Amino acid sequence: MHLHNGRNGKATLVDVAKYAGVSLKTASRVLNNEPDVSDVTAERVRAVMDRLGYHPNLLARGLKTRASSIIGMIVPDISDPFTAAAIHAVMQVARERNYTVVLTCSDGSPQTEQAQIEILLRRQIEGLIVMPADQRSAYLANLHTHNLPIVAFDQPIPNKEIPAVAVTNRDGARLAVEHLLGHGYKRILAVGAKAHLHTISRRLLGYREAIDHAGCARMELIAGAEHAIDGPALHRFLSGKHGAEAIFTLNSVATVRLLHLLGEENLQIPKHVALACFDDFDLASAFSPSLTVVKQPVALLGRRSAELLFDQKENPRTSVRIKLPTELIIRNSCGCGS
Amino acid sequence: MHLHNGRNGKATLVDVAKYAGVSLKTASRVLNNEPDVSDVTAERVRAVMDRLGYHPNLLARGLKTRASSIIGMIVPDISDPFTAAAIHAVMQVARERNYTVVLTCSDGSPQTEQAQIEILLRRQIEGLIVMPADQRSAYLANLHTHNLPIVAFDQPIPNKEIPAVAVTNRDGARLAVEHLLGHGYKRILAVGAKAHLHTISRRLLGYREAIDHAGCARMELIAGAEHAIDGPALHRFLSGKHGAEAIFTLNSVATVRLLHLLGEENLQIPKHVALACFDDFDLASAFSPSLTVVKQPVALLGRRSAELLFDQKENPRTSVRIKLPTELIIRNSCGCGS
DNA sequence: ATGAAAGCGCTAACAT
DNA sequence: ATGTTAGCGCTTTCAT
Repeated sequence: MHLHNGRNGKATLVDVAKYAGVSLKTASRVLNNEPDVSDVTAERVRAVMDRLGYHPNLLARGLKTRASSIIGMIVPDISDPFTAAAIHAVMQVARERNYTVVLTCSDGSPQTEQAQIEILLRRQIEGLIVMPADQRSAYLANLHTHNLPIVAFDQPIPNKEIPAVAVTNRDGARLAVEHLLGHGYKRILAVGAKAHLHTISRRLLGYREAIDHAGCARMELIAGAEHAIDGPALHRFLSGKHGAEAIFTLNSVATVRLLHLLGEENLQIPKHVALACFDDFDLASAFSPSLTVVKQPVALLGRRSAELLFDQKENPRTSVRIKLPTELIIRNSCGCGS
Repeated sequence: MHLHNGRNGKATLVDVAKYAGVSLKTASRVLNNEPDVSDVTAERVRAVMDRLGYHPNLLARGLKTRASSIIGMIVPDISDPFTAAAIHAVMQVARERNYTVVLTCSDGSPQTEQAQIEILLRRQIEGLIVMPADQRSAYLANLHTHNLPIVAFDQPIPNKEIPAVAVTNRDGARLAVEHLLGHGYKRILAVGAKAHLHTISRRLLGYREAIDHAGCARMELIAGAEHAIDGPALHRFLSGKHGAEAIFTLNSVATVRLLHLLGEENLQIPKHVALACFDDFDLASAFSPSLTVVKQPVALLGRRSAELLFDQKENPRTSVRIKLPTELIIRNSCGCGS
């Protein structure tokens, strides 16, 4: 087998045409399922393709058609379960449309983000879904001038022309904190990191609205990064007779970090301190006690952003902002059911 | 700005050459930092590139050089923390070498796996890292005939010619079970899924060796998929005076599933039943009690597989099998320290 | 140190 | 229903 051109062991469409005794164009027609090819010819060509183990070269096709059938996606952290689930949803939509997604990672750094996007641009991506490392990035705000469909995921870019898909961060947070207030807790501590992120600041806003409205005092422990949320600081917020009675964490990474610290302090939930968290995750319901969380419709969020991106391509300058609702899932860590 | 060819708003190297008043080849030399270009000329060309917002078209370069500078990676489940960490490591190595990784997902289906790999092949990937959906796949076993460097990640492909990177599954499992035996537990239940996977079967083997050697009875609850590990079956294994005293889970997905079920049964760890798990994860140490686990060197595993892939390219037919050691991390769920 | 011309593998006009 | 020709944007001989 593999008796084709011999130059480098890979059959091309020219080889296929030659062996099938047809012209290049006819072979191309068969490859692309175009009409105006007789069934006999088509069958013969397909047989040759099989025999030669022919794989169409998408680089060549892309060069010719100026359409790579690739979309780019850049996220700060693939390992975050929320992000991973979103990626999966985006890939599903892309697959349905015969697109490939090239995923890359900014590690939370706007510089890396920019460098990686430049590479995606070189790869001729037809669209970009970006989960911004920092929505203040001027680079991101000007990216749409490249005539590239772009969708901001989870966190909008402060350029009103760029479509965005996000959740009701503020409402979700407010509801969760109001639920804690409903339990009678007066001293509720917000714990999180990266307040420059739009999502975090909106959640913090929701927290403050609920706290202020109840006439309670704000208690906030916000670090530069989740892993930098430090034990001693937390200890100070929790100890003494004016210590926090409940905690609201601003994302799942902060939740995990907090659970670590609480474990080290030997504090029990909700006995010593109650807990509600923004963002659901697998173990949240298996944890003891099970965690009360604000759940985000992550798969839908991913689907929608991909769909919005493809809409952009067909119908440019459709500046939409989609906002999906969160849901408060009441389990036991808030004090319910125990 | 952007006063270039006008055909479709994207500057090409021809445009750059024209505006800089040099030949196409000279512009190409500058682009690729080749020698034999005067500093003055190079600077002038670079200035034009900047002014035009030139982005080299990697599709065209790849077509000409027959080198896409893309490697493919296919995994069953991006959301699995172990997998996500491995992907991240692979991307790091690729980035260092100016390669892009195109990641795709088999969802655990060999059919999807095959279809996705075909697409990667069309994209002219220069190498493939595959975390097999099912290592019995004949398709995978024959893939190396395409003259494509390939590395099996985590789970070897039963074709001795295909390099693989994996961990000491059997030893890790045996050590963990021996540790449980050391606590005096006689009735130890293994819980997991997908026994057709090499990793799982090796871990099960390690479990059996330890159990048999101690003269205890094997107790195994193995499902088709982790989510199918069912409560009633588990209940039967745990109840009665011959119920299991300890559990060993075969991967982290099974661990999470088990913790759910144990929670529903209101069983406490390690009081009612002790636990050791294969695979570490973020929350394992924050869980109460903290979980005793067999930890895999996941970042190193990812790095090594990527490095092995690049080695292949330079030095074909280097059939290596790398095996990295696991580590038993003793925390509290096994009964230690409580 | 610089340039002219050919061609990677495919699709798109335009025949026939 | 099928074929011919040109060209996508780049790199690569081979000249000069």
